[in-house]
Amino acid sequence: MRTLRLYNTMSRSIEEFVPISENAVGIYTCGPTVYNFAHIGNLRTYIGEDILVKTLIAFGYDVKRVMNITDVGHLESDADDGEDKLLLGAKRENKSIKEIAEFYEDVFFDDCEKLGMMRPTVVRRATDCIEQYIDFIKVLEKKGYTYFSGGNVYFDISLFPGYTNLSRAVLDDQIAGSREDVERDSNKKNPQDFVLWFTKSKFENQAMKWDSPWGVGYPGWHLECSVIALENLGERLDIHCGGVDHIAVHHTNEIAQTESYTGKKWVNHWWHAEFLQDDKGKMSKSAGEFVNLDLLIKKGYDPLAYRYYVLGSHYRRQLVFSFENLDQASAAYRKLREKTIEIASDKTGGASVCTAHSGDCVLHGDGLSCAEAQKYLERFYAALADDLNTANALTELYALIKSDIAPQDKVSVIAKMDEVLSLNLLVPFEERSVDANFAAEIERLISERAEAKKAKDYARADEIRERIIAKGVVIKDNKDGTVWELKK
RNA sequence: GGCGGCGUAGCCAAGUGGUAAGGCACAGGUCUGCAAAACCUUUAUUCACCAGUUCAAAUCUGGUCGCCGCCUCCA
Repeated sequence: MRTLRLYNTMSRSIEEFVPISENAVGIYTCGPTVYNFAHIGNLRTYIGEDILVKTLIAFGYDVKRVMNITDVGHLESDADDGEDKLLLGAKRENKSIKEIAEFYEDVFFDDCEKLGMMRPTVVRRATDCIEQYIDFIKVLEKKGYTYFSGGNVYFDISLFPGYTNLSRAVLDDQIAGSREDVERDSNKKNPQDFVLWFTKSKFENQAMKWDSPWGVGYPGWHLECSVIALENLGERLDIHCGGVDHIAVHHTNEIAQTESYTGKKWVNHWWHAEFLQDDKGKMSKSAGEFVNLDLLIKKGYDPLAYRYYVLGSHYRRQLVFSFENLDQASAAYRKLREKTIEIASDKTGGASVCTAHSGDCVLHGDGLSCAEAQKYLERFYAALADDLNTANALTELYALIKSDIAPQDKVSVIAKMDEVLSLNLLVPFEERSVDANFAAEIERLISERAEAKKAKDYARADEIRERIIAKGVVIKDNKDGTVWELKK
């Protein structure tokens, strides 16, 4: 079992990760709100979480990851007074809320799959757990943490010591400097108190409502994560993941209500991913225009090129997205994968054992015959063990590729690395189907060009080459002749 | 107003006390009739700026400037 060193937002420092029980790891990750496409910034966070999970698996842990799907109750717009996002989505597209939620949930997991992500062990929809929320609130009510005001059930944060432990916020200063356009809820005892159950809200067109001991209404949105985590992972949690935006409010409130409920410490490790920026600042859905995976695909990008782009930097650093940067990453990814595929198909270097390091090269761990190759894998894992430093992990991959290790050992190591990277490094690029007539035409032009070259009629040869290139074909003159393929 | 992060070559980016990884792009070379592709080589006396600590600083301390996030639904 290898040891992972991981940044913990609670302590603001890198800590050695120690699971609560032996080698089983429970991870909770805040899932998407399914009212629209996930933009690529959302997806960045999930790619980071995917690396976390796969690193733990590679290190020998048994990981159970739980994710919620928010299909109710989030407000639209910056001003906290808009409509339910799902309702808005439904109106926009003339669909029922259920249809909208299911559609975008499917799209979300489809995106995740295209980006090489592993599906969480458990996925729960928020609306499937209403009974559990009500039971949860009842317990908090019984313990005296709640109050009823203006038709809503609130959690009283003044009764929970350490409310600001995660955010390290200074509450008095927040009040003094809070923005003027943020509407105050006069029902609250403390400005940070949050709603557990709504029967009345600023807008009356909340579409989904359920009966409860406090009246017909709907749950506060922090509940789902606490309840779903408790239900599936027990009262103590190894790692809780999410975006940095959740530190100050959502996760802070989750801690307050969950620990009040259980009476014990809940999460050992808080993991937060930084935001993807564009040149104007944070990418956001509410701003209207946003880049989603579908758009990238339509523009001809390989989703895995985006994954490579994300892996090139650290999950705790803001990353600025631009198409120029993505082009760069795309070129790098393509070159990398072409190289690894070539190594995998290398017949010429295919000695059955490594000949480069004969003294050391007996069978080692992971089925490798080369001790040198093993070292590259160890350094790769060491980079990941250092707070998931994927950029340095990629550097080890490049170092391995450039080394003099025999191809079959390189391939073994690349395969192990790709179990975490998930860049399809050993999967050949999909051949685009070529029309037989088109292929015959290209072949004919190539042989015509060969003849022209043979006759030293270079003007004609170059003219034919131009015609071939104009058809979107790339030709490569090798010593065995000319090969061609469609331009990628 | 409070809390937090960042500023390293043309671009992306690693590096948190020991003398600047890696990738992309560019340039030169090999190959080629010329190219393309591929391969090889080169590319930061310097880490926003100014002081300070130290034998030694991109890394620590103080200050200045600039950019970004959170405090409000959000990954």
